[in-house]
Amino acid sequence: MTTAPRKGTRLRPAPTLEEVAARAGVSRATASRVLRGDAKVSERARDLVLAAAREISYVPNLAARTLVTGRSESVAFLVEESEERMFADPFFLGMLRSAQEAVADAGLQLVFTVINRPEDQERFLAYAAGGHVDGVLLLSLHGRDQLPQRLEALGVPTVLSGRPLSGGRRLWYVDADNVGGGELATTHLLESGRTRVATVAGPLDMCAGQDRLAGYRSAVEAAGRSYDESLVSVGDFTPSGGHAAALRLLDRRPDVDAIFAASDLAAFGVVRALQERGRKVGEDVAVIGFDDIPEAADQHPPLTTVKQPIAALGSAMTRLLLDRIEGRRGLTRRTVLPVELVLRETA
Amino acid sequence: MTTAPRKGTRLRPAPTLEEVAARAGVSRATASRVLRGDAKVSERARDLVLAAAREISYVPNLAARTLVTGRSESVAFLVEESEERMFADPFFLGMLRSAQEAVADAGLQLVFTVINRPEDQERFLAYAAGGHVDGVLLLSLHGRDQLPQRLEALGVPTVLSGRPLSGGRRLWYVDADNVGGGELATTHLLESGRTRVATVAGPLDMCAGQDRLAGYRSAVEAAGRSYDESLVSVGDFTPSGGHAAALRLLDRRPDVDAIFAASDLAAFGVVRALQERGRKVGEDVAVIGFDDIPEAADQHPPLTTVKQPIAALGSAMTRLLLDRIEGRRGLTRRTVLPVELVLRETA
DNA sequence: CCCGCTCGTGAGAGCGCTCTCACAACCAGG
DNA sequence: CCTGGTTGTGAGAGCGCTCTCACGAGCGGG
Repeated sequence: MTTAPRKGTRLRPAPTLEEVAARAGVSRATASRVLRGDAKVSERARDLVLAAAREISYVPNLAARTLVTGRSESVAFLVEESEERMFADPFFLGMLRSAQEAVADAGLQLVFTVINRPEDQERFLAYAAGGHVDGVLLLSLHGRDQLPQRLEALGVPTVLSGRPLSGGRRLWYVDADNVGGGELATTHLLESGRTRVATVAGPLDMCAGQDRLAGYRSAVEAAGRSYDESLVSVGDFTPSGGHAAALRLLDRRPDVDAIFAASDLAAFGVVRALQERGRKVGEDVAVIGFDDIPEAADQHPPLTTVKQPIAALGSAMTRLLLDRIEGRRGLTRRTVLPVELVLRETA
Repeated sequence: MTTAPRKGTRLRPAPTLEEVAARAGVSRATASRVLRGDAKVSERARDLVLAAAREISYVPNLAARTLVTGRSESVAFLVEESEERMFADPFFLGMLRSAQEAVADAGLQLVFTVINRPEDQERFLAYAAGGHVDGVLLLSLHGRDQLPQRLEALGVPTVLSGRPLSGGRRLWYVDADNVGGGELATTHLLESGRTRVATVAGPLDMCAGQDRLAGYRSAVEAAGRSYDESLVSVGDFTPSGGHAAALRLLDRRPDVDAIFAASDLAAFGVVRALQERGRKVGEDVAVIGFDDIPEAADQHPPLTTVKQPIAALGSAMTRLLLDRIEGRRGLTRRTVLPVELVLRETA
């Protein structure tokens, strides 16, 4: 008869559209029309097909559908970071959450992937270009990584979180106003009377790191001061990176009275370093973070920070991607969402 | 000529195996053999096909492959909770993390889905049974939900996290030793001289809630005492649920000197309630949680808790699922992993 | 009464791959 | 020289669906 079942523990092969059609006494085409909700079918045919499908627990084979329509009804959420970072940083989790919600609302599925090693990247490329997803949401692009370009070249629509460092002309992205946020924080520190305002910058192979530093510089210069490199300590977005960078800064410039940290997580490290060195945070030294992750409000003292609209970023990226997949016209390649200063007790 | 391209912004239709074969001067079958890594091919054919594939940036169409092999090379990670809970509870995040790692190690992809509403469940069922995933990892099953049974009936191998309340005979699951953990915690409280040991139980529509309570009861009775319902306050696994349950308990039994909370998150709420009522946690009232999420160690005072092997649970479920998908024989339906007591300062 | 509609339907041609099967080419053993 | 086994290859039949196209039925207008 037929070959042995290969799928799971299923005893009989899955019912097909053919069987539904036969049982309903109509053609495969009509059965397909009913099941897809196509308009042109008679009441009678509809009822017959629906009843037949129910009786034999028919579920359409998605691979067959995908093969002919070219659509898989799912998108990938890809993070180019270590698992450690992905799950330790509330920013990524917030993005994952809002993307998952937006994708589910659109009736699609989310394929969640974390990429560390280069070979993972090749595998993902084959997977995405192979048509198992209709598009990709890409987070945390580093340096001049060409992944988005390669995806687009293979026909896979891709939307980035954060402005890419290279290839920016052709790529699509959604970003927060990182430069504006850096200015906001730095200006606030300057205007509240701080005179030796330093920054613990983020990684400079990422756009968010560069832009927040650019915002700092721009605010310093707008205040009529000169940009002083001894007040800039490059760290990353993690607590330990912020801690180490703050320590180096303190060694070099023990006179700092304010620090703008490029992320909240880094700010936590900065605060710890300050406390270890016996400085009163918010008094001796003001601190401002970036992101406004939930934990920021729970710190002692509560952290003043630049609020990024994380949920809005995630849903904006997702909507943009879905619109591209639908082939909608007149979309803008770049979306930049505003940020705002949230005053708490550290500045 | 051909129909308009529908996939993304791709200009020409994606290259097919046919084209690779033509370019290499071999048949489709041989090209397929090479690309799949099949043994029986000559060195020469291999080189020709590989070169041809590279030249035209060929990527196999996964839908076509899935259609014939019946395998999609991806599994679903399904959580039946609100997005809020999913992302607020480190237990779920830990499971997601370890599942994602284990799935990636096996060269597969993870489809991440959160289900709230009943209609989502139907949609997911159609998706999974439609063959877009080869199996399902299901977390947080409530009450007598028949989803796993329905998935299995449709031929989709499913592995649960936590023993199901019903249908246990036929379902596959991986669980922590919840009863043993409840006993461990309660016995420790009893043996350290506490005499009015209460519990803030988890939701009783979930097995973990029931089992941890059963462990509490068993330890109480093993100590020669009678199970006193006034010392049992049913909450849930969240801080607010634990807080409310603790408050009710304190109103009813102001004399309690120890509380076993069914989760760390609940324990955080219990500790807060205790502090609000002016009790010294760890002295007036001992508290033990369950899970050992990373935050437990950072509390003031650090929380004594029953450690669940979260990473091991996630990878064990994934391995079990993959083994089932492979059709491996002699697998055990139930795996129960041991827990251990982590002593800190609250008990 | 016939023409041109719309409307519902079925036949049939793919989508791009895998896999079975048959077969040619080659080798060694009798 | 023939047999019996490899070994590599190609032809061709699907996998289960969607979609185009043609066609018959029904209907109102000229």
